[in-house]
Amino acid sequence: MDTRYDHNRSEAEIYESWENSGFFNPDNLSGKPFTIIMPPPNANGSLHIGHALFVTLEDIMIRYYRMRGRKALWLPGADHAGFETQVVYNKKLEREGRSFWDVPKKDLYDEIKKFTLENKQYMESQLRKLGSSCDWSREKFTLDEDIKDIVYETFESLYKDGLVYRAERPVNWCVKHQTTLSDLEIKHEERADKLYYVKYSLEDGNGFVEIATVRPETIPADVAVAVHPKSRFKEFVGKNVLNPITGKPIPVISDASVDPDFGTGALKITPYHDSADFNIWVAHKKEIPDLPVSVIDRYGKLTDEAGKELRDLKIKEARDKSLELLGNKLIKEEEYSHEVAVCYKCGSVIEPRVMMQWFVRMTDAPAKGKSLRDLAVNAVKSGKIKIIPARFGKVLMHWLMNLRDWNISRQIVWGIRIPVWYCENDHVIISEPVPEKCPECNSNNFKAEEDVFDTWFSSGQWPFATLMTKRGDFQKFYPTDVMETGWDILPFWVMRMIMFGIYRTGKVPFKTVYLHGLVRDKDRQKMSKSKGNVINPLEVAETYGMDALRMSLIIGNTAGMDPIISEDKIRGYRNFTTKIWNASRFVLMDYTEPEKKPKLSARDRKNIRDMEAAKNKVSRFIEKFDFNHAAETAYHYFWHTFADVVIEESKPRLKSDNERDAAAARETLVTILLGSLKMLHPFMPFVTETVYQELPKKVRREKFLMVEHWQ
RNA sequence: GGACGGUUAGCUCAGUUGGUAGAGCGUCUCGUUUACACCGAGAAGGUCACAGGUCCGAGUCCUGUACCGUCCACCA
Repeated sequence: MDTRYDHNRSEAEIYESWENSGFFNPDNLSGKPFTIIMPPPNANGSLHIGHALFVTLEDIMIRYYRMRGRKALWLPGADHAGFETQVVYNKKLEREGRSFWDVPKKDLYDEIKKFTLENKQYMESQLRKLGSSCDWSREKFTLDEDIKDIVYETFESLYKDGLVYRAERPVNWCVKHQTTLSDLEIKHEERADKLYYVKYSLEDGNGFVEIATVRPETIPADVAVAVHPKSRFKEFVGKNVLNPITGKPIPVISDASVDPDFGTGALKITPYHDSADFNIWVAHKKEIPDLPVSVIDRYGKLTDEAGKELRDLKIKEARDKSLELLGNKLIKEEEYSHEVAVCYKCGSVIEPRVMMQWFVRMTDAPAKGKSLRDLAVNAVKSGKIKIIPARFGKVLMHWLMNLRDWNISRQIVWGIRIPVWYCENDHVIISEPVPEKCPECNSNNFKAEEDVFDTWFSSGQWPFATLMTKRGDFQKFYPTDVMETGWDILPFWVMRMIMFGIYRTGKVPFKTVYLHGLVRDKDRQKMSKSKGNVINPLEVAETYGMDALRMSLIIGNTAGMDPIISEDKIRGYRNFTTKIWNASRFVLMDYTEPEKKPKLSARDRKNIRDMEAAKNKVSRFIEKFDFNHAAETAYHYFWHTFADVVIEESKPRLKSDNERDAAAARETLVTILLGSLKMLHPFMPFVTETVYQELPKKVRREKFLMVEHWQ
């Protein structure tokens, strides 16, 4: 054995031999299946420390259960990550001095595809470096044709069941990215604005209603004024007031959702630029003669409907101009701090717009069966899905109870096109590619739906979609055992996988959800490129070894907690790697295979039992998803029992003239070493496998430690 | 405005049915022996945020308070 362990050389070699062995593929294993579907990383950049964390957690489980004699499947994948990737690519073009909007759509798609596939390949090489013992032969990409076909089927089935519908409704529009976003993709930020108090005079000249607004530029789109039934303006209900900018009469209506204590207790109703207003408008359509109009276009500019004074102005300019137009109808303005919806990516203010979009119905089931929400609620409540840590079960419930219908249409190029065609008579045909003729009117003149799916609509189907693409896999591996992912995507992904999984297959997609946290630096800061505190997992692994990095991500971390990681910590586990190497080297230094099995002393037998006890403890911890204590137990046993005590005590015996006793000592050491390597292998696969390959053939039962039997 | 989490040794964190406080790193002292100084032996260091309560007994359960953090939210 070399005096020093060269992790850089060893890791690459070992991984290659594992991969070539075929044991990553469960078809070459026997036993009861154990399945994890890997959360497919976004193929739009390189892997960060968070990926290293999830890979380590999942690899620990897979390696452990593989050694326990299970048919272990870890199915890897990559996500095209529609909007996310488009944003990344947009920035890349900006850096290159090109404009995203000048590239023709078709070319853009091809460019992003090329970019994504390159990244995907790079990412796969990084996953290998991390030690992922996943089955590459089953790797899936979210844009694979067979995956897309399953996504289309789900969409069609949802449509037939009335769980997907198309409607003109208020949606979140990002002016910068030129697309709608789901409610989950917007954040709320505190902004300092002004609250303007505006006088809406009664048509009959007898008084006025005072209204507070932050958006005077939308006044031309007002269709009514709403007051609380008990407000001081209640006597005006049924009368008309004059729009203070256009002069048009609009009715005063009464609605209980107006807060009598906020502002003036009266609200202007601008249905196309505020979703609350839209709901009030829907409820009071009969009392409101005017149809709503849009006065702000997709670029955030005022439209013709806003009148010639405001037309073509940007929102901010239009705001100033509208104040000018209000003249003495502007009573006062006050400083006002409030929460504004912004795009989670670029931070620009989300413009509520009313658009024709596709929605998934979440909370009721018009046709048959249970709502998507209820499917998920029942699975969680009944315990068919266990969530670790348990408190996230409550968080998930909270999400489920507050669901609204989900807008799945995106006006971006990078994604799976919604497989819908509209014939000239406006019939909807779900098909891909284009149908021959409309089944309802036989027309063969179609207009394609141009929007693509929200990425989460397709990735929400990942567990069953991936397994349905290979014959026999679904029956064998579904439901999967564990879904291991970050708590930050609980509502985006986990919740939807549960709903779609049960909807499509009648079974939960996974039995346990294990949620990890966000990796932070030693000052508890989120890692980001702009803060310069990013730890590149591949770089630190080159310095300290992947085993050290893996240990530092696991130890001192519990489910759902944000792990803290620093270079000091990684260095500490590098020292442990060295310790494993040197202790092993010592044990194997003078090891000679005994001609007959030496008789072990009572003390020897006890030492071996202690090792077995530690190994059993590791098993129990892993099975309880307590990886922290599992790793700590193995670490502590190896260093402070095996190395510090057992090896030290053996030294005089090894030196002594009593050859029988020396042989017993050697035998004990090598037995304990093998057991120790096993219990450390899930956590530190590289160094343990490297040492295993140095063990004498008679001691080894298998070609690889990876497939040694745990016991 | 709601919800959730945290507060334990200088630092980062464990503490699984309530039973006299644990680990790693750091600090200090000593030590070079058949692996390893990326080492060994040993030591110091905590009124478990605060205030009540339940209990024979509370870091652990209950109530409240403070501070820190996170998430959600159509009060214009």
